[in-house]
Amino acid sequence: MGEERLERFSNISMAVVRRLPKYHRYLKELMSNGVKRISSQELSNITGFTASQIRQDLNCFGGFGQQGYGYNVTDLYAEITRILGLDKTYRTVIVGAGNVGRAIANYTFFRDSGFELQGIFDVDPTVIGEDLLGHTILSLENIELFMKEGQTDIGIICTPKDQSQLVADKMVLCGIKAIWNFAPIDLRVPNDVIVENVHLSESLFTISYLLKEAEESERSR
Amino acid sequence: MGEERLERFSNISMAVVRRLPKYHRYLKELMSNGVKRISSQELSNITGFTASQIRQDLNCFGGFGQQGYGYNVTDLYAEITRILGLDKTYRTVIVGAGNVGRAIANYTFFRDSGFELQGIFDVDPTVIGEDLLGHTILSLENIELFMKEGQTDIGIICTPKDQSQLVADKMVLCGIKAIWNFAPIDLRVPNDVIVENVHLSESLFTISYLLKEAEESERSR
DNA sequence: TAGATTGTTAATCGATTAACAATC
DNA sequence: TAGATTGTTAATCGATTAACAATC
Repeated sequence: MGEERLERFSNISMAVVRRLPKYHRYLKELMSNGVKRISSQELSNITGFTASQIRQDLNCFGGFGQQGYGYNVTDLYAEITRILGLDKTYRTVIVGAGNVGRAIANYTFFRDSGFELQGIFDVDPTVIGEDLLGHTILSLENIELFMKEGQTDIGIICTPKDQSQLVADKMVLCGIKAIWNFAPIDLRVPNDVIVENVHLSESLFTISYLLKEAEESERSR
Repeated sequence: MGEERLERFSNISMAVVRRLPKYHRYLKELMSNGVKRISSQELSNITGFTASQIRQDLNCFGGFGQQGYGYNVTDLYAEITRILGLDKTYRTVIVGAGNVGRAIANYTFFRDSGFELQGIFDVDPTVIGEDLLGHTILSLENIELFMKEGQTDIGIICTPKDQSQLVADKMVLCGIKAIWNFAPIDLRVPNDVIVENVHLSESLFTISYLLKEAEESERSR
């Protein structure tokens, strides 16, 4: 998913970056369970990553632990929150007010993690004007005007495949910095625009492959 | 996401498997554009994978090409369809009739790719009994009875986080073969049950990280 | 046949794991 | 201090890329 391009900003590999949200999630859980300290070995038992890998990963960003003690859960959680940029607020727009768009707008992690929804757009006259979480669903025709005003960070594309590139182009013209793409297509955007894909069909087809494999190995036993 | 465990059935690495749906998608597009043959180099230009990698990937499953010619688009598409198991029908149930569950049920790739929806379940009395795509949304209490009859292949979990493990346990008891999990949690299931996660928060947090990185590198220039 | 392009082996690169000295 | 555990370097493993002989 264009990962190579995304590494341009630092020397941290995407393999490491994609583990950070998992650390964040497990540390949050530990914190809410009242756990004060944790060793890389204990964290390994929980996450399934090796203790060695966990120490390597964390040391990409700094020495957050203490020899003989381990890691302070609260402090480490705060560090990873900061590393992930979750102490900042990002402004977002959603294009496509179907089930996917509505699901994102309603997701608690989305609303609780500092992502501000500025507006929701669609092309369907029957949903334009409808209220969604205090936002009136707007016509896609108005998006340029809206975004020029709004200084949007993240554009979330929840449209059908055939409209997604057009929407991405509009967003790019309005100076979008990142696109979260749910359409089953690889968008063409300038190099400095971050694209993160959620390709559900690829995920489902992977299950299909593994099921077929499982069946075949079952049969050959 | 438990990838290591999933490789047990063959010697094909998950890195290769996760590229197969992309080949499938691009070949389908080429076919609908009337393209008859394609070389690994041309496919490289389209997909962004190297020609060498494409040849390596395809040769994991057989020699589908012809020296001096390249690959026949229609034949290669058929092969990858078969390798992905998309020539089979898989029976599915969805638990959680919120926006995510409805989005999956409505997705064209889901309905058009041989995934048969057997039933949709929820716990909310206000949606139980409602019709969705010809299915009456059923109470979660009935799932054991339903699935014992139904021989379900894939369980799709679209519930909130705190109910997802319970639902997974029920599915496992009913002999589910694979779980497509949209809840932000790592499910505990027996080794022979395939779990494919769609962790939207992790995807979004990755964007957050990359945006923060971009900002910092901007500032230091 | 000559040219093109695969299939496949070997080389390289990067990520993970192991080991252990540093140090709390 | 002694024991525990990190931070970090070195070794291993696996995936990607390069090269080229085979062959259509």
